[in-house]
Amino acid sequence: MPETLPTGAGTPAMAGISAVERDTGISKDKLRIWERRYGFPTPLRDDNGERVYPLAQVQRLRMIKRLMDAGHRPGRVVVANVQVLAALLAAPTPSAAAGLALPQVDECMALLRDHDVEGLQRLLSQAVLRMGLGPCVLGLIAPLTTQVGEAWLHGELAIFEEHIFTEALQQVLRQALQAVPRQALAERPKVLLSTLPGEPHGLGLLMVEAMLVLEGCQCLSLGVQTPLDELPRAAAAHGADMVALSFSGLLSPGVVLRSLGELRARLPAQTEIWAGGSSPALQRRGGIEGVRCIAGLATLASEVAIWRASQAGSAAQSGIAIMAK
Amino acid sequence: MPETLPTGAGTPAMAGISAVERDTGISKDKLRIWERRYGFPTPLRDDNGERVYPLAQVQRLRMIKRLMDAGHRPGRVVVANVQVLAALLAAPTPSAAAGLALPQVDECMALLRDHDVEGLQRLLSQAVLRMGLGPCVLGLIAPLTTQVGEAWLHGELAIFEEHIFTEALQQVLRQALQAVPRQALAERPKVLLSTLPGEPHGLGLLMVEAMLVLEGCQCLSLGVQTPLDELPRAAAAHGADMVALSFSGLLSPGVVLRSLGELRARLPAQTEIWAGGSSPALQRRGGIEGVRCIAGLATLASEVAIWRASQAGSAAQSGIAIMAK
DNA sequence: GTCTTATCTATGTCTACGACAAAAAACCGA
DNA sequence: TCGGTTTTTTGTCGTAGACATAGATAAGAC
Repeated sequence: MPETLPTGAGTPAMAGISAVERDTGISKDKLRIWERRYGFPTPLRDDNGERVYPLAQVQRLRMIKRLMDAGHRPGRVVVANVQVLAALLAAPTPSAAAGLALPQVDECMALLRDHDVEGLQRLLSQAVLRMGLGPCVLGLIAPLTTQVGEAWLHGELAIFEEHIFTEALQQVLRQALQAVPRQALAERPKVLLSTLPGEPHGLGLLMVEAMLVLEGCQCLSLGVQTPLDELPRAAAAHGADMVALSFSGLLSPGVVLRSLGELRARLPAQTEIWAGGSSPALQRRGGIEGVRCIAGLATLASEVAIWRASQAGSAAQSGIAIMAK
Repeated sequence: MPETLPTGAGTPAMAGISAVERDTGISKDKLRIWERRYGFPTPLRDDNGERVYPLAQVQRLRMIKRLMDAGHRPGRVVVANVQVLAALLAAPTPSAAAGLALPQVDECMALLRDHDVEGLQRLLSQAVLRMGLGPCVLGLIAPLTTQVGEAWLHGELAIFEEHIFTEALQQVLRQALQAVPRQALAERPKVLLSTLPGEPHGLGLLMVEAMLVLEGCQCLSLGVQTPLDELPRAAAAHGADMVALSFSGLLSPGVVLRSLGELRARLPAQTEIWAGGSSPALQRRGGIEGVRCIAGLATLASEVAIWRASQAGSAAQSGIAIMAK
């Protein structure tokens, strides 16, 4: 089971199915079934009869993966040749047209492309200080993150450049977050933040944390990919009023809905579930039973206000005296 | 293909094979082959003939996974019953005996167990300031991280508690890192930091970064799980002198060796590869061809010195005049 | 006694393809 | 234009055998 076959000198020209799965994010099952159904990929075979993928096919698979993440269907893109794929990737993203971005967004993109990490961090830090954390997250950081994601989708940005961006932004956000004065220690709601297993994207979490902390919420982030059955235990241990989850669209909608349903079943009824992010699963009409889908970062403040109002009401009902005004 | 079957009220009592894979980290293939070879697990079947695992078996599988991560072999632990597994898990870890830990380590563990996140962060921050970053990493943070890992192994710490620890420590380390004055901007070596795909543990990376920055190195962290073929590109783009990788033992030794070999083949010869961490793959006698295995955080300083000395030599050879003394 | 090498068993991954359920698209009547 | 039904698409799960590699044991050399 040779992962890759070094061709004597330089870089390996072929890759085994495991390596392809690792590099493209397409499961072995899918690679095999596409081969059977669509006639692509067409790997060679090594001495053991195992699949060996030429590098060109791996690159084509990577393009296919990107297009599928962007919403294209396998039947169309798997059979398409490289020219068609390139054309599709170059096509503008609908959301890219929307919104006249701040000039700083483009400035950050330029710095990122030039590999000027220090400059990028400095610019972001300055923006936080100048605009204030909330407006900066809403007006600069969130659009910038979206644009980075799209640039990656179009192949304009390498994965490592996206990683560098993530690191830089994380550094800036964490620093800003720490600088926010925590006024009342006991202020509600207490929010548990995380993502579900399979969702490695943590920037959304930090942005949400920033917005919530600005509203005076107590936040506790579990980081990324907390197992489903740990969330109820964590919520109980810390007396959380809600569990906030971020979804990037990497998880398939089916998994998202199932997981949220399962979590809802395991969590006590008075603990709310807030779900946000770009996953199409959240935009389902009618919403999701027992889950509050947050439309965007900007709506977080009002959602918190709504929650507080409802708590004041139910607390009064349950006999606890609270001066609502 | 129902992931889990809610039993009307409360928590689901059964889980599908996908959910078990997600919750235990044991691949579907392994679950099936263990069933055939060892007679465990023994899932029921739903209407479609698909495996449905009782919760008790999932818990037992989790114990098995922990023991296997600790080095036990499947043939022994898969057939063992719950009592035996519990006894094995309770058994002391060899490395736990070694070393008289600082009292602060136990103090931190106590805070973590009490869910006092703020206290933990405060204690860690104070330790950094009092001891200095380097000694604090070597004397407190690294041992503490090890101990947290062991406590998790023994089931004394829930996963979410480990996540909270990771977040808290990350916050402290990043803050400390930012506070280190960067003297000479152009000081060599320039180090690219990351982990390989499948290695989600990023704390080691931060500790390494701390030690290297203290030595005056330029560090650029790509975060966790950078695809293999991105590293050469990133190294070229940033003119890195070395790529430093951290391994936690989660990746199987075979994968580690293969990946390092592949990376070595793709990277120019003058770019060094430094590998560190607790993975057994790195302790192989004879070392790994073209990879420098770092024995521990404490040795990083001298390794950097060695590199600088060698560079001074080779630079002199290549005609660049450098005053070595 | 310790180190190295060979053999053997234990273990995981690969192969193939059929079956079927869930999701998405297409269609259709209101 | 909407909601519901049908059809197509697509992914996952099932089976079981083959085989390569890792780790353990045994045999040999120093």
